[in-house]
Amino acid sequence: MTDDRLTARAREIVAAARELLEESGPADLTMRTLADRLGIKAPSLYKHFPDKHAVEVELTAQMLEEAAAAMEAAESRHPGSLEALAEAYRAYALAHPHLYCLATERPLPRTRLPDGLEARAALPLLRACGGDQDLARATWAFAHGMVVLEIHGRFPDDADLDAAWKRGVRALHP
Amino acid sequence: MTDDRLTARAREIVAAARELLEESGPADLTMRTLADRLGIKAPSLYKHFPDKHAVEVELTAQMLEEAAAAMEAAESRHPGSLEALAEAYRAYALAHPHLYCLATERPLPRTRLPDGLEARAALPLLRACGGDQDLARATWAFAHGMVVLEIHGRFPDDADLDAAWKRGVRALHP
DNA sequence: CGGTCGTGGCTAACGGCGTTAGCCGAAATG
DNA sequence: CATTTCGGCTAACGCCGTTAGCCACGACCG
Repeated sequence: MTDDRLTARAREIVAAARELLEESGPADLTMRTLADRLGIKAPSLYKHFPDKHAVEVELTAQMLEEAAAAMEAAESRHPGSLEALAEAYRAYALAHPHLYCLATERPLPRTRLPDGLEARAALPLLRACGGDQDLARATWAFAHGMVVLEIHGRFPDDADLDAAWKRGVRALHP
Repeated sequence: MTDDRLTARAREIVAAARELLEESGPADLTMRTLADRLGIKAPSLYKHFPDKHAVEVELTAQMLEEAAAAMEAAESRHPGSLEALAEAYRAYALAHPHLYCLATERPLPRTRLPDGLEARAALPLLRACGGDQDLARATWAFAHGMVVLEIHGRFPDDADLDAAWKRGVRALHP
């Protein structure tokens, strides 16, 4: 069951888009460079996607799905450990910084995402917070903030981010 | 002393850019619309700034300066209160969402910012954290995460964000 | 077996973007 | 009065996303 929401060709296009994004960043993900990588011309892409944004939505869905899987894996290795979840979240985001930002720095295209994906991604953290939604949201905000501030070079160069992560996790989950 | 880093005309341009950004968002902040608003043609802007990014850097500096002022005001009204700082941070960011994102969602152009501005913006929070840098950074990440997730509509529509803020502040500053 | 039609390429082109080159009038400066 | 500097201008370049319209091929049906 290989994502029947998309044709095989559409999946190839998304895969190429992802390579381009992760290798070279969002500025180099253009319809022309994407087509080049596939050996076709830019207008042909519109036979498979209505516009560029639709391709980005698929990348967003991939990121959400993989992040959810990473969190679930961390949870099953260390049940109930918020520290393990935080580590997994940080590791995934920093391993795919461009993808993480693309998926994160714009409104969530909820109606175009697979059903239940958003909820699935949020579940492990909610469980680790004992069902406390407010705490889960605060913790998510902390983790997201740490990741994007780090990706964008917002912390001082000599900042000890491991220590800040530990301090935040400790405060949020005593 | 009205910012001698810029000529009077350059300041007018930045002011127009800010209006445009706050009214219509980043997509409508183009060199052509900016020139239009000033009654000139786009190429004339390059007599005052080397490129568009330089204008954005000035907007970033404005945002940093105003956010620092807002935090300092909150601190002087409620010395030592992390809750008051958090409230001020949130209120400022949500009052200027486009400006906040523009200034925040890219690397900090440190060398082109006024000396000491970055440190000044960080100081009130650091003081409220009793000098604990790790806690201050974790708290900043929490606040930034809450703000950008809210701006980008990432939380469920029915999420109680006031409660999540309170819960986070309480956990980080018991 | 032959016609029809959908699929997935193509070229040409449009309008908008940031930006550059080069011109020019007016104001300030010697 | 001469000269330089300042701040406008037009024209144009090479990108961008996107559209229109054409065509080759393979599948499918009578």
